[in-house]
Amino acid sequence: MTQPQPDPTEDPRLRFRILFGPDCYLGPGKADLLERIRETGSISAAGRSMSMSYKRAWLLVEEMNRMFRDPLVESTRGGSKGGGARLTATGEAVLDHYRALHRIMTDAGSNRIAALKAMLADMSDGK
Amino acid sequence: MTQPQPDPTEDPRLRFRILFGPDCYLGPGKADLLERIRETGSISAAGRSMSMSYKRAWLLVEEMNRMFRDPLVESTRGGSKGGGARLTATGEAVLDHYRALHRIMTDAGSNRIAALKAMLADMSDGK
DNA sequence: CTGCGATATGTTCTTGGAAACATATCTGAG
DNA sequence: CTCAGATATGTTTCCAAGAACATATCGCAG
Repeated sequence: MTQPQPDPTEDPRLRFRILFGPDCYLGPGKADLLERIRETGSISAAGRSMSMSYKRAWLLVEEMNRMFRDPLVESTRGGSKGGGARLTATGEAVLDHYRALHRIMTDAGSNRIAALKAMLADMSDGK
Repeated sequence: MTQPQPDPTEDPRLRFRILFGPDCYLGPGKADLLERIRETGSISAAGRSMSMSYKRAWLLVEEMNRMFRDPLVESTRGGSKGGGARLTATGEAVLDHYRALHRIMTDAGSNRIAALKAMLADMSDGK
């Protein structure tokens, strides 16, 4: 099932952003944030884990919730643990699409990317 | 030969950057700059045409020339028209690879991108 | 009913990156 | 031999994005 997929931190790697319109885009920052919210169950913890201020994390969440028809993140205040946040089904779907796109695009472009890499200067020469 | 390719300014559009290593990446800014240098034959004119300062344009050119084994842009100083710049064969190849990647990736991801677009909020509702 | 821990939101402060400015240099033309 | 027009490179100025700070609110636990 899960075939060995290339380490996304390995070096020729791809970052992309989809621009749907003015002030309406989806990029690696938002995707990572979604992933960490899913993992941590908290906007603030997600932000901390990527050394992002709570303010900025909350701002991005608000932006995402406004740009899609249904919100991607649901949050609750108060309670025994103070509150929390989790991905909605839409949020899971968006994250999934983004991750899938990364795989698909990396794969489709691997030839060209390799060709570019082959043209790079050798980093290990005398400079 | 040239089949009708989608207008790259039309709305769900893609921007991407390839990270080869620290301080070693290729993105839309550098690609556009290369294209305009090819068109105008001048670094300063290319910069002006995309409202970029000459300093910045020159800096990007220097960065590109250093990161690849062979320079992408050749420039001459002095002469009847003051000087100029043009793409080397390597420069043409790099630009070509980048443009090709955009087409390939957009095509390969069209399904997922369309799916995401379908989930967007309707911009024309009462807000 | 008080305190805790998280969300929610506004205000102020800081800083890195780009713009703007300033020169120096090159070379063919006249 | 000077001028024009472009490259080449350093210095200063500016500004907006983000960090930092400050509160307000919520709701269960105890």
